[in-house]
Amino acid sequence: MARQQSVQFAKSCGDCPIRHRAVCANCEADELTILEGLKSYKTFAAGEPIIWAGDHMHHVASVVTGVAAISQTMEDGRRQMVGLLLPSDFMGRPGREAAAFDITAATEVVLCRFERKPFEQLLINSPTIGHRLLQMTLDELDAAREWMLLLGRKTAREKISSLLAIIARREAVLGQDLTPGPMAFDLHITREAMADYLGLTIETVSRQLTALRKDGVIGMEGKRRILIPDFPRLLDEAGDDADGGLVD
Amino acid sequence: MARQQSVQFAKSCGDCPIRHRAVCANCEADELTILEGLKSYKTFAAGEPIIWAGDHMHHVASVVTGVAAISQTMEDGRRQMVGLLLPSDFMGRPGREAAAFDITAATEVVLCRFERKPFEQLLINSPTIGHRLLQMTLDELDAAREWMLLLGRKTAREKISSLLAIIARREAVLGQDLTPGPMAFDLHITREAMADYLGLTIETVSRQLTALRKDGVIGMEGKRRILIPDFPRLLDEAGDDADGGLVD
DNA sequence: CGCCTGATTGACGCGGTTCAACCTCAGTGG
DNA sequence: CCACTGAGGTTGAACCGCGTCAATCAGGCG
Repeated sequence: MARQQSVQFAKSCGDCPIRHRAVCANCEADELTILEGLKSYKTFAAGEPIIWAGDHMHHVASVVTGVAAISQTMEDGRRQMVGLLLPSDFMGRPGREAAAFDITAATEVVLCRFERKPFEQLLINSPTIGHRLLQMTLDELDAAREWMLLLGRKTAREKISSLLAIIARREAVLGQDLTPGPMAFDLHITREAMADYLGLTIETVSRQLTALRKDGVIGMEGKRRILIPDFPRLLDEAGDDADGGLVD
Repeated sequence: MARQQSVQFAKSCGDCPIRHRAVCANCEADELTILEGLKSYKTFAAGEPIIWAGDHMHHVASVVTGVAAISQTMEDGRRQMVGLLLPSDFMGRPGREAAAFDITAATEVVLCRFERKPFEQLLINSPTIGHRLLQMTLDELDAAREWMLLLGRKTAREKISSLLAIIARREAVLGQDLTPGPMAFDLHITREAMADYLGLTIETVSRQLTALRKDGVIGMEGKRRILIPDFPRLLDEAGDDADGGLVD
């Protein structure tokens, strides 16, 4: 099984799979050398907590592989996922001691970590990294605001459709060869994670999935594999402007 | 009417009311001089659109006085506010041509605008501004994520309480002298704006406000002025951890 | 005065939560 | 080999919070 791969990454930044998209993307050789000295890799198993809200943060990090979930929990247990960290995404906040949110590994996750203090110093001295981090943060802010529309105004059916559309689009972009038939992908997250993400209960998620299946919007093979015979139809169900964005 | 006040601000940055909190907060005299040359003030009337999603952005800007709302609208008219811009908040996105969201003046708004291109250049040359902007963007991202919990998981009553708590805290910090009696402030936004912000209808906003009033959580003078006799009580109603955050 | 916009209040219905039973399937151990 | 177990998922029934529709009110303005 594809396990001990984490050690594979403990090499030079030049070989790094997220080299051109992470916070270090625009760094020159000299800056890269400094980062190289600061970094250390760490692997988390699926389901393992990476940090809790309020914890002291010794590191900031980039996600190298895997998916991590940022979430918040209320005292009575209500939980809301507020962000998804994919490979190349940055985790942690320069200038802040304590973590603001919980972060959990959704799949196995490999992090490229930097000690926070030296990294902050680097941020002051080297505008390259700061500039890249600003761009990434602005992108995340836009994504968060898109999600606010979904949480505040969309119906359960639209929420599910939106999520499926987003995943489908991402999978399609993610270097899959274009299968000639209908789009298809595996949901690698549980119903519970979907519910936490969408601000719904697992029962509603389940019901809406079967409803979409009965209406022919999606197909399902087993409980995890989703088929999408008509992507524009799905976008329509999601309540988004049918701009597509996949092909043009 | 209190119109032509905008000219009042066309002075040196040293006198600016948001001098120490805006994007220019940490600037030295030399940088300030450059900004001084780039800036121009513009006033928008309450209700007036500042920019539409998709519009070309010629400027970035700081809010000097007033409140502006960032929002998104679906085809069928459902609307969700995704951000509130108060004095000192920054508007616009360096490195992007088109606006991603609608921005509307909720009250009369005075902007301190900078042409985008020169500002971007300044951002590259002067790390001070970039660093400050990164801090502010990270703050906004945190706020957006807090808001996602509200939109996805909180009840109508909790939503209203949360909004009132946030406004109260913000007003209290905003240089008001600490009135000895109960906290009090004016809601400078309409019920509709509150509803758009909270993902509710105006009817529900209205009902929950009267409910909170009848339960003694808040007091009201007229339709706009809110009294808060017991702030921790309000925080409790908001479902937040009662950490306060106002005083320490 | 009439008109209009913003706000309040009531009656009603629906969508999504809650509570609960049941199903499916992979592990595990006898 | 099969019974047992527990986690993830589906389905049903009842409830209720909030949206919808509609009537009414308050205040500002021509």
